[in-house]
Amino acid sequence: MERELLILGLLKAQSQHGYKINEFIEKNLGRVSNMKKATAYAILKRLAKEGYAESSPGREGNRPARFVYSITEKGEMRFKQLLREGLSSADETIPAEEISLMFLDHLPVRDVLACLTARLSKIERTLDAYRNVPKHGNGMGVDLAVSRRIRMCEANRDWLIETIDFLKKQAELDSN
Amino acid sequence: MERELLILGLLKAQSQHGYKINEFIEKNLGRVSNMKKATAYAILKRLAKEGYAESSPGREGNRPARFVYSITEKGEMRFKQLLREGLSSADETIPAEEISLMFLDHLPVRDVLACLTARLSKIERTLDAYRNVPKHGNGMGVDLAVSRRIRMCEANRDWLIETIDFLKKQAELDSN
DNA sequence: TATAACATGTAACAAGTTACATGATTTC
DNA sequence: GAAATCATGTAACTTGTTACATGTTATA
Repeated sequence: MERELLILGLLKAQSQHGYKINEFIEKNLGRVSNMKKATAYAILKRLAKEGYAESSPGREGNRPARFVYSITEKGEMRFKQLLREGLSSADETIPAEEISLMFLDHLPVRDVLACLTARLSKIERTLDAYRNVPKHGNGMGVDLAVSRRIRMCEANRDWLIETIDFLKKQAELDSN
Repeated sequence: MERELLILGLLKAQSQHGYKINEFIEKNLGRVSNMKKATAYAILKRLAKEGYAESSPGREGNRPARFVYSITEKGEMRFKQLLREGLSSADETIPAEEISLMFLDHLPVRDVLACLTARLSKIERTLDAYRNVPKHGNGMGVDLAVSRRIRMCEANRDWLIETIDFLKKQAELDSN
């Protein structure tokens, strides 16, 4: 449902057609959502069908222009409901990476260390990317979201560094 | 693919039939995987079809007993490959909760605080549950996974506490 | 003999992705 | 007039869930 929330939120800010929404997501929310174009179009259609949005064959400048969607009263309600649910929820699903951790004994320590080091550099890169996201300003929501993302990445990184260290020591002990 | 890794890992530890695997997941991995029974059966079948496991209509004690699956040579390879991939990967997908954060300006601060407080108590409960997971001992993999889970939960919680605080102060300023 | 536990599945659905189809308008 | 960009979709596929169907053996 978070894709629906995202699109409703974008419509709330401004009536738009699918292409613009996709463009915005791709250019500005690339690291927030990986929603695909076809998905956005499908959701817009569904929102219209369920009365959360209205589509009108509108005109935009002198471009061809197709279906411009606007959020409805009912859609605003839906938006707030989804928002409340999202803010209250604490995702309990375990990330895929954790499953592999459970089995790490089945690989030679040397290999494990190589893998985890690769993981570490990916995290550092991601972290850098988040740190370079410019302050958003208009409303603190986006900035808060980014600050959370950074915090989680840091925790991820710190744990990894400690674990790599631990495994290295373990390996040294084993070789004696 | 992490469900496949999980099942291969369980088969590697011991040849089993689907029911047992499902039982084990439900009883011991409830907070690690929410894989459903039908899914496990389907994956077992697929593993057999692709040569990663062999099924034999085996007997277990004096129970009816159906298809006992064993991991094959090829399956061991697959397992290690998936494991390496999993250990090297750093999941970049943004959790649903983050999306809602982006739009938090659209709700009265009072409501936001109520929602986030609800979220906080859910996290505290989850954290407690993880802390009460007994040390596993046999191989450090599981323990490491749990320690990571705890660390991530703590980061999540700490950020939330700070943010709730920040929003409260914000609300006070606004009301002056 | 009813019911709980054992054991395996199928059919329908849901959400999303991929790859492709289509066509109009700008711009070179 | 070719290519880039604007604009919207469809069809097939993937992964997983839900709800149901089926049958056996142990147990109360």
